[in-house]
This record gives sequence, structure tokens and C-alpha cells, in this order.
Amino acid sequence: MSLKHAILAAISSKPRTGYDLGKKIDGSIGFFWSATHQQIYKELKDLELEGWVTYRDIHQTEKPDKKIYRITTQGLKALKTWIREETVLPPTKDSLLIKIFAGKLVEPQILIEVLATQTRMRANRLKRYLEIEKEHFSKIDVLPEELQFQYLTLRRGIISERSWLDWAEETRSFLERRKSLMTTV
Amino acid sequence: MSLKHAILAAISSKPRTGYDLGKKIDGSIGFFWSATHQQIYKELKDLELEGWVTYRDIHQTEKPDKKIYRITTQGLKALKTWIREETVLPPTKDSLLIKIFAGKLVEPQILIEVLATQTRMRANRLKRYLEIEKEHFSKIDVLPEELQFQYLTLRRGIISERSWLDWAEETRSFLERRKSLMTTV
DNA sequence: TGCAGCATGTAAATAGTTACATGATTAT
DNA sequence: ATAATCATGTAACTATTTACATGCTGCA
Repeated sequence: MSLKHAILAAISSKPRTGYDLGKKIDGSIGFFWSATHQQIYKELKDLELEGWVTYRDIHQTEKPDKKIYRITTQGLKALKTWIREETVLPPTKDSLLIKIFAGKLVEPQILIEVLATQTRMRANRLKRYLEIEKEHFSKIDVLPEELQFQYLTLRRGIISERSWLDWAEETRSFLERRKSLMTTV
Repeated sequence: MSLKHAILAAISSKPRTGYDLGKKIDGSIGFFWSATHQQIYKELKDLELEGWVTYRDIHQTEKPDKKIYRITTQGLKALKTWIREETVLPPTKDSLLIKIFAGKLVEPQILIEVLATQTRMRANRLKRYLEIEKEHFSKIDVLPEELQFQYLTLRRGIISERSWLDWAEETRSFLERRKSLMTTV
């Protein structure tokens, strides 16, 4: 699929190690793709065989040696070509929605708790995103070009978490209403 | 993963064929899980071996024979148990965001077009959702219980498509600004 | 002493996609 | 004639997850 391209995009602005890519923090791959380190190492190996990336071995004494990967001219070309190709809508896969859908099978309180836990996680994520926005992207028009694009992907995260929380509030109030209906009858 | 549970949830309210589940229209599996028919047929077979669903062969003369699957008592129990278990946040995987992230590699016009195409698709999806809302869920409080829960998942779809479109507008205006900057200089 | 962070991987299993296959009916 | 709809599947491949593995450094 496009883990390949996610990696290419992430190292196109700045060479990185597989370990860095796996950490998913900062303005890297994490905003748009999730992958385990095992998968990333494998993909980097494949990308190297394909000639789309190269790496340099860095020997370290205090820490394990590492490989810094950079994109090649061919890799850059492949990435640019891919950008012009058709973009599919990401598939929907959300197990919380399965639970909500089947919600009448359990007591309202159960769903309220499930939703509350997810809300906490989403709210934390939003908070993290807003901190990144404040720290790194407050003066958007004087930012280097590639950071401006990275900011657009961060904005996607912020907007989408906010709207998730809106839905959660709507849903919570429905569940609370239902709960009180069931206990008063 | 949870295709199993998505199927259980979908047939818990009403027995269905694999074909029905694969169509993803209406108030079924499509709001929260996407899967090809091949995968669904395989999963149904596994679910049957596990004793979580049973099916009846329906012989038809005008159309191919079919199997109607229904959830078993064990299946229902398994589904209820699963609802109480920890819910993970769905992984982010959006190839459009990869393209935006690497946006400075191509001319602004390219990205504008890529975004416009996705916007059209998302707007259509939203329109479809709003039509379903109007047709099936306008009088929410007199709806049978399970439909109320289905409506919550539809609301998720509506809210999330709307917020996507908000972000797209923000992004489009950024790209247009950038485009005009590049052509005037 | 024990755990977190750095850094890289192999192996096995599960999940998901793509290609191929069949065959009747109904609508254009 | 051609395509779409109904309906179910197998086979091959690719993508992803989970479990296991190593070893050093610095901190509590």
C-alpha cells in the first residue's frame, strides 16, 4: 500500500533512522500513517532494494549503531509520480462504532464508560496537537515551505479530533437520557 | 481484528447474507467497517466454525441460492463481552495526508486538483448520509431502540465528513494563496 | 537492581487485497 | 448484445500484528 510513500514523504524533508520513523512523534509520519517498527524496518529494506532510498551506517559508542536513510533521486521521482495518481478514500474501521451500533445489547452505563475512556484519549491527543501548533507553527507565514505543508496535516488532526469530541458529547447526552429513562421506569 | 465483531453487530439486529453485508449500503456494516466480499465470506465461515453464527440455505429459482446468517446465543455473549473490553483508537492511515505533507515537491495546481477530487467524493458521501438521515431518522425519539443506536453511527459519519470539508476549505485557500504567490513572482 | 531509551532485526501468524471463476436473470 | 444485479467462493499475494531476541547506557 502506501507505507512506502509515507516513509518516502517523511524522509524527503530530512533523513531519518527507522527508529525515528517508528516513534511517530513530531512532524513526521505519525500524522498520516501508523506502523510498527518491524514493519518500518522491513519497508526500508525493500525501499533500498528498489533504489528509492539509501542509508549510511553511523557508528556510535554510547548508543547502538544506526542507519540514516535518505531519499534518492529515483525515490523522489517515484514519490512525485505517486502524488499525481488517484487518491482513494481511506477505509473506515472504527471498533468504537461497532460497539455503539450494537449498543442496545448492554446497559447504558457500559457504553457511557467506553465512550468516556475514548473521549479522554481523544482529548489528550487534541491537547498534544494544540501544543505542537503553539510551539512550532504559531507564525505560519514566516515558516519554511515544508513546515507549512506539515502544518496542514497537523490542522487535519486538530479539526478531526475536535469534531470527534463534538460527536462524543452528542452521543453522551443521548446515552445519559436513555439511562435515566430506563431507571425511572 | 474486529471484522468478526462488525459482522456480529450487523447481523445481531437482523439476519443477513454475506452478499448483503458486502454491499455496505443502508444501516449495516459500512458505517464502521470496510471489507471486501471475499473477506466477509471467509469470516462468516470462521464464525460458523466457532459457533457464533448459524446459517440456513435458502433455495431460490430466479436467483442464486443463498445463506442467511444469524447470530447464536454464544455469538451474542461473545459480542457483549467484547463491548466491555478495551477499545483502541483506530490507526490513522490517509494517503491524501501523505501527499499534502510532501506537497512542496509538486506544483500547487496538482495538489489543488487532488484535493478537489477528494472533496467531491467526500461531499457526495455527506449528501448520501444526509439523505439517509432525512429518510430514516427524522423522528428520532419514536424510533425502535436499535435504530437509535444506528443513528448515532450515522451522525458520526455526518459530523466527520462535515469537518473534513471544513479542513479541505482551509487547505484549498492555503494552496490557492501559494499558487498566486508563485505565479506573481 | 530494575527499568526506560536507543537501535535493529527475525519469525510466525493473522488480516486484507487482487485476480480469477461461475451462472442465471433482468434491464438498456 | 452488453452490462448490472444476485450470490458464493478459491488462490495467490501483500500488509500488518504479535511474539521473540539482543545489548549497551543512564537514571532512580
